[in-house]
Order: sequence, then C-alpha cells, then structure tokens
Amino acid sequence: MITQDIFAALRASAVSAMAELLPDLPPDAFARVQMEPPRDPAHGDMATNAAMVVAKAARQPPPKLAAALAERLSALPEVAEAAPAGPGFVNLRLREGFLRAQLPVVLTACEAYGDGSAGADRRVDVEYVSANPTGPMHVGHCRGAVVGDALANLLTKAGYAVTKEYYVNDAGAQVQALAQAAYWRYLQALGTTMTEAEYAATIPGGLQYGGDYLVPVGEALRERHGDALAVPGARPADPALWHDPVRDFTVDAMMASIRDDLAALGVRHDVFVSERALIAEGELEKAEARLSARGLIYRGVLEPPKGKTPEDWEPREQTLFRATQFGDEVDRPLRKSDGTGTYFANDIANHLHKLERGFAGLVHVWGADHGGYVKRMKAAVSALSDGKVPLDVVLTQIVRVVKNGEPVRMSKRAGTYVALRDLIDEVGRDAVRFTMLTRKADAQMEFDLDKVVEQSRDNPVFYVQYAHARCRSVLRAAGDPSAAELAAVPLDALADPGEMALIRRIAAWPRTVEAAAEAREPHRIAFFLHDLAGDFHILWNKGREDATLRFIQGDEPEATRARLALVAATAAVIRSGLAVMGVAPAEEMR
RNA sequence: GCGCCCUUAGCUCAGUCGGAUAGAGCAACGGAUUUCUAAUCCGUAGGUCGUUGGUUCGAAUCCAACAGGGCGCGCCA
Repeated sequence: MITQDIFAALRASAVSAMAELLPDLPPDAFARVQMEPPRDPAHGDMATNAAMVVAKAARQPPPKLAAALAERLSALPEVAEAAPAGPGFVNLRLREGFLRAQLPVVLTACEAYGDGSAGADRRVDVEYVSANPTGPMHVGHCRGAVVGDALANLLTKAGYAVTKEYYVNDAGAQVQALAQAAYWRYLQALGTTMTEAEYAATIPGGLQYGGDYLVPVGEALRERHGDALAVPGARPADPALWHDPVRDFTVDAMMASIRDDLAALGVRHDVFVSERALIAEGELEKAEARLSARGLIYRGVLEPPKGKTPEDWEPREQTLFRATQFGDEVDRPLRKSDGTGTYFANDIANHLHKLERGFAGLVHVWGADHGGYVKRMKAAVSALSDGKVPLDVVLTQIVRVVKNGEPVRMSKRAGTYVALRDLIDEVGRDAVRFTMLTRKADAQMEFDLDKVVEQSRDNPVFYVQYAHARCRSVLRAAGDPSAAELAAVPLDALADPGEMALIRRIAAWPRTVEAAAEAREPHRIAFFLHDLAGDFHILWNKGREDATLRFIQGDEPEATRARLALVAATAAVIRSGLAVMGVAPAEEMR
C-alpha cells in the first residue's frame, strides 16, 4: 500500500507541533485540524486551521497560537515559509525540491498512486443497478450503474475491500406479470388463434411487458418445451403447469440480457443475490425473529397519511416494524394480507443476508424515486446490526437524454425507454461513463447525444482524453522511456510556474481520492481530472509561445528528462483517475 | 397536507464534512499561424450564493420560517 499524501504528512507535522506547544491538551483536541490547499493560491501551497480549532481549549487567542505554530513549522525541511495569516491560519509555502520529489513517488507507483489506506481493508458491500429482471436495461438504469461502479472502484482505491453486488428482484408480482407476458409470446410461437386482447382478459391486471424483446423468449420456450405447456390449439393451460418453469426461464433470459448490457458498459458485479432464493432459505423469517427478539415488531393499525387520505383508506391491522425508534416517521408494514412479505420485509431479509456475510459497511445506489425509502432501510439496518453497521445511500437523479435539442422519447414499439445498448452504440462506453460522472449524483442531468461526442473543450471527456493523448505523444516522440527510468532522473530543471502548478495538482491526487471516497462522490474524480488536464494543456501551450518551455529540448538532455518525468507522471495520474471511472485512456485522438 | 432532495454569473455546474477577496466551462468581446496534433491556449467582462432571521471570531455551507422546482407518502417493487 503506497500512501503519499503530502497534505496528510504536513497535517501530522502541524498536529505534533501543536501538541508540543500545548502539552496539556488531550489528543482529541486536534481532531478537527485540517491541512488543505487554500482557495487563493497566493496564500501558498497549504493552510491549516490548527491554531483556531484548539484556541478555545488552549484558552489562548488564535493569532498568538498561529504565530508560534508558524515558527515551528518553518523549521521543517519541507517548508520554505510558514506565516500566520487572517484570523489564525498558518499558511505554508513548500520547498520546490520537496514538491518535485513527489514525481518519483508517482512514477514508482504509476496507476497505484493515490491508493489510500483510509478504508483499512474494511469489507464494504456496494449494491447498485439491481434493475428488475423484466426487460433490457434502459438509460434510466445507466446512471446508477456508472455511479455505483465508479463508487465501488473509488472505495477500493481508498483501501476498502469492496464487493460489487446486484440484488435480483425475482420474487414479486412484477416477475409473475413477466411470466404471463412471456407465456403469451410462447402461445404466439405455437401459432395461437387468440388475440392479444383475449389473452390479456384472462390475466388479472392485464398484460404487462408487451415489448418485442420477449418474442425470442417465447420462441425459445417453444423449442425447449414444444406444446407441452399449453392445451391443444395453443390455448392457455393451468398456470400451475407452466408458471414456474416459464418464470425461471424468462428471468434467466432477462438476466443474461442485463449482464450483456452491463458488460457493454464495463460493469461487472462480484455477486448476484436472488430475492427468491433468500426467501426460500427462510431469511425473511430469520430477520423477523431477530427484530421480534428485540421487541421491534407488533400488530397494529397505522394512521392514514396526514392531510391527504387516500380514497379507499380503511383501518387495517398489520404486522409492523418499529421504524420510528430509529428515526423514521411511521412504523412500516412487513406482511401483506396473503401472508407474504412486503417489498420492505424482503429487503430487510436482503440486508440481514449482507450483515451475515460480515460487512462493516453497506452502500446503495438508488434512483431518486426511492428517496422516501431511505429512512426505513437505515432504520432496519440499524436495528439488525445494533447500530454497528452504517448504511449509506447515494441517490441518483433522472437523466434526460437529448438529441438535436429535443428530448429522446420513450419507444412505444419496444415498450421501454431508450435501450442502454443503443446509447452505448451511439456514443461509446467511455463517453457514457465519463459524462454520467460530470455531475453530482443527486443533481438532474441532461445527456446531450451531440455534445458527448463533440471533440472540443466543452466536452470534458474529450478534454481529459486529449491531455492524456498529448502526454503519450510526447513520450512516444522521446522514445517511450520507462517509468522506472524516469523515476531516477534529476528534477532540478523543473521550475517554471506552469510546471510547478502541474506538480502541485498531481500531489493533491491522494487527498482527492480520500475525500471523494469519504463523501461517496465519484464525480469529484471527473472534476479533478478536468483540472489536471487543464494544467497540462496550459503548459503545453506555453511551449508553443516560448520554445524553451517545450518538453523535448534537443540540446538539453537533462531538462528534457526532467520534463518527461513530469509528463509521464501526469499521464499516470490521468490513467489512475480514469481507471476509477472505468474509462479507457486514449493513446491518440484520431 | 406531511417528509426528503434541490435553488450559486445570461446558460450548464463546482465549491474539499464552518474559513481568508465565492470558482470553472459555455455563450459575449479582444488576442496567439511556419507545433512535441491550434480538437488547444491567453486576456476582458459578468453573481444581493432563492428571501428573511438566528447560531459565532467567521455562513454559499449549520438551524428556523417563507418562496419556487423535483421525488415520495398503509399489503408497487
């Protein structure tokens, strides 16, 4: 594990200096001490709030403490200058040699640069996508898939032991309706004379999932079973005869399709957990027993929702979970009137199953329409784990797909939203993934099919890829020296402000990873890469105006090698970030 | 009606779990041509951080109320 976070290192120095200045303070007095880049670069490379956050406990004014701290920090070999500033900050300017010395660290670690230990190898389960196995993936699933996958990668990079999980909702009424729809296609494949309306009339609730995608499933059922699942004349048989095999076959087919789509997106889950299998194994009863043993289950009648009572409201006794004891607004029902579990109850079983596997933390990526569900799930996990295992839920907002300024509409024929596969085929996996990460997950997003493939500065995908391609172009022109070779090169020639700015940005990568992981915000990686690419493009263009700043200087081999080390380090960090996002770096832009 | 999320420059969005004079990009305007790919870069201009109070050394950030937008609200998942 390579940790080379210079901010963490200097923070530790600041804390120990403060501890020496104030030996009577308990260690936790320094918990809120931060060392971070100041907003205004004129203030230096780093700033710490140490003097301010301990001032109260130390009973001394912040400026006085800041002055004393600055004096101590200025004695450090890494520090060129330390000065008290403002209401009690200490600003640090680092020695350029110290900053330059980060490059060999990068070049030694390469893509592993930025790998952190904040996770301490704790096992974390990240559940995402979990689309119902009732049809192909559409763009509505896409954002959650990308955000979840990038978040899982990010947590892995930050030192967690991550399991990528897909929870297959194969137990509910939706799947029953799916089986009925597939059965209709089977009857069609047998050449039934029924009309769709006639068949639909035989199903309570009518025929759902009318999309063409079930036609091949019907054909396959006919190939496998012949006419054995129908009565002569290709008319519907007793569901007891066909329901389970048709359902299982169809769910398998849908999951195969979903896995294909996910593979096209570069998403690969470690485990697929079947809701039906969990229930069959008695996980629901186990969860209920556990909650019951804690006195958290009772029979009762809920109040109607305040203000807006549904038309058909009537008081009803239900099996309820005391979610209110864990911060939820109302207690939540666990059993339907037919005795089977509610979706919530089944999901409790799912979470118990996670806890039984020993995870120290659970993460979910859900669509924003599940926002109202967060509190009760947190309540359940808190109850089942005695508050020991945190559940974090990341909500993703709707993506509106736009082409030529017009929203791309639902396709009626396919009975589904724009297929994910179509989107990938049109703009490419990398553009899809990168673009999905250019917004906070919880912000609405417009996905403009034209802009995403545009090769210009206002397309961040391109902007970052172009920076990497330029790095590679320079390195190729210089004979592609190895990273190990460049890690040993003298770097004193790097002194231009543009070069130093790039080094400073690179040095901020580890703390960016850690902060993004902590906040569960993978989009920060995209923004970092955009900034890093910007620093590089600036430097590149300086060389255009001033030939002495070009990376390759024919008559100065030492300066050239130093700059190649910088270029190689930049490329390595871009690759490191793109790897988190699941985007392939470009060698050239053609 | 209740709960959750959101509101930052004309537009699209950042803002590192309370820090210093709130930042990018696009759009607008003015510049850089014999290159390691000008698909980039430089400069100018642009904001009462939805509104009003509160908490403290200090608030876009935390709290309360209000306005506007989105989502959800007992056996749908």
